[in-house]
Amino acid sequence: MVKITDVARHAGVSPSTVSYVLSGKRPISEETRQRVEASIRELGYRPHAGARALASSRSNVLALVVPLRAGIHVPVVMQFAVSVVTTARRHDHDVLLLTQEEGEDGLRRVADTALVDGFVVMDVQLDDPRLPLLRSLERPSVMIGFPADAEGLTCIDLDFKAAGEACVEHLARLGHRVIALVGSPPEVYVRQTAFAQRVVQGFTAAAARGRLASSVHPCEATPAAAREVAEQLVREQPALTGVVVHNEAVLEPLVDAFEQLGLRVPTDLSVTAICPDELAENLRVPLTSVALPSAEVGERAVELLMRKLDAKTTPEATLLPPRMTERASTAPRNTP
Amino acid sequence: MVKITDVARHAGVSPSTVSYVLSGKRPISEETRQRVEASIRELGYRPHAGARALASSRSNVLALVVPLRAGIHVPVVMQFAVSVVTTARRHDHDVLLLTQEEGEDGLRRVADTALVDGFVVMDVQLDDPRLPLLRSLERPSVMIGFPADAEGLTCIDLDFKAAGEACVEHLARLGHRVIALVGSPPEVYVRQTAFAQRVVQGFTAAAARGRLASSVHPCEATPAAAREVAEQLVREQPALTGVVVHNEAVLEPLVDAFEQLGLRVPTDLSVTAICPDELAENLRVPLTSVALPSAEVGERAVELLMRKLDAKTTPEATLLPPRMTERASTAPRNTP
DNA sequence: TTCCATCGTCGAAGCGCTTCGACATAAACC
DNA sequence: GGTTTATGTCGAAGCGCTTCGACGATGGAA
Repeated sequence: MVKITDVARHAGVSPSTVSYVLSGKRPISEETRQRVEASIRELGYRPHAGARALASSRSNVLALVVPLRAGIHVPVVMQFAVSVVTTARRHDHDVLLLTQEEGEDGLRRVADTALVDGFVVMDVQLDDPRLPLLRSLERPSVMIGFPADAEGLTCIDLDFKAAGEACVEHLARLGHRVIALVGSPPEVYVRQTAFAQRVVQGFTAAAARGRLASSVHPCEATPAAAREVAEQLVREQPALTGVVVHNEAVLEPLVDAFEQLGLRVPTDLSVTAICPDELAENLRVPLTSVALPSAEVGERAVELLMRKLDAKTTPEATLLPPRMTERASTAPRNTP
Repeated sequence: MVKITDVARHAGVSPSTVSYVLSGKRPISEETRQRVEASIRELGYRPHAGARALASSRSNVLALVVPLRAGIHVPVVMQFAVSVVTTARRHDHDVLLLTQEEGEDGLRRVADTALVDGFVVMDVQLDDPRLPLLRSLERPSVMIGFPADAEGLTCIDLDFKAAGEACVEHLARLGHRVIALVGSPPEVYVRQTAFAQRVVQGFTAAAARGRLASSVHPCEATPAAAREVAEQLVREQPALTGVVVHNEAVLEPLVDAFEQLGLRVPTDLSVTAICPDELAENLRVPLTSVALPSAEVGERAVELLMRKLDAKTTPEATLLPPRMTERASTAPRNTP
């Protein structure tokens, strides 16, 4: 293993000079820098992560806490994780993977052992049990999602309320007067995850403002459940012409069910979704949708964390504005 | 921060004694151990990961390299990752997440900086460019999947060939004489991923042995492609009564397409799949399938890696035997 | 009883890096 | 021209832990 003293000797400088070349924390003459950098390349030197962490009390590793519960759309988690890793690398950090399962002990452990410098926590619940711990930890963290009390925490997420509103407003603009929201599985609401409720809030508020008739229907993540909801809607709300779907797993089966029940999309029924663009694009009927920007959220989350690590000022709350893309699933209300 | 000297003072012993209590590398009297452990608990001591890594040249972190390409079923990757993390924790290790994107440089970096002790590499290709590097690295690694030349590497995977055979044999046993394999997207074959080809090999070999008429059909991971394949099969192979599907994304659409084309499953057509149990169970028609045991593979992979880290002997190749579960999608051939 | 092995503990030497203060030297000021 | 100030580099002191050799105490073998 080649170490800093080897580089120093090879370049004819002291180890501290090599260190300063690497960190840029003190001015180094152009000439010396060149020489040191050449030696580093030539010897293939890589600073020992442990030694660096010990001396600098910075590990350059951050923890990503991923959820692993039912009712969470896995590809979104994965996309998110990838974007966190990619962004972290741009900032010269690596990512340690923690599962929800490890819980608070896991967080405390990696914090106390100085294994990580900070946390990115996904799937934060309204009343998340980890919040007091995260507040008390000496290491910074960024949450994806908003708990009930975000005081003193840095949170970021899509503005789900605005997303719900955007969908309703889009439908209203097209002339639809009776609309429904097909939501996430009931357990998502029970578990007090904020984002699902925010969509409902936005949906309901915008419908009220626009004087639209509206109803909300949680839906299990199975084709059968989708079919059932579709049947119920057709049966109970014959005047329905607009639907907002906030449930990745049932997009396709729901549209299929409606069509099999005689409602053509978008001729008879306009459908908008809140889901990853990738999903909306690749359905049989490409859906008009508000994007779930997992990659962007991941990137921004890491950047917020980096700011905190650099002791720069950081906004406590970041709500990403919804971005809606019109596709083939919405059309003006068909008034025969 | 409480350190080992604090614990030592508190317990009235030397730091080295505390260290030996923690590591068990030297005998310590029961009495002393008790006292030290009490002090550790009382002070809430946690050894500093960096210091430990520096002194012991073991970071107790292993790297998990995940794929992020098209044609890979994301939930499987995720399940796998979770099982790797969980198993690693049981062995007192943490997991660093690397993406394929970082490539060989990433591997070399975390190895050279001593950030990780070893690697678990997913999605190994037949002629994977990372193999020479992994062979030359001083840190052990375990691959998920089998490259063309596995000499000197530790590999583990489901025995896909046997899985293909098992599906064919199951269909043959039920009296089916004309069968087809609906495979992974073409890019999976082009990219020389071994597992997809192994399924084809097993399928073809077993069909030949059993004197079944058989054909193979790669299929894109979209409902439209599934429908196309179904139509083609119905058109070109009217005698077809058995299908093996090795493509998670098209299971449901494929079965739907067959039924819409007038083939009832399992009455007219028996379908078996190679996919995660969870998927097979939750379809409209639960599928008879060979399980893709991601959790088990992950667990075994980590355990292999741990053995290598402990310099214990390790098998080079581990092929998990296929496990088939009969569900509602297969039945004896209907001979009118 | 003597000798040797084992047990249990300690002290000290590092592991490879960062960082602080010190010290030249060169540039800038009145 | 002398005093500051900035620039560029060095040496040494740790960061918190593990590990090695040493050493007294104990116990069994001879």
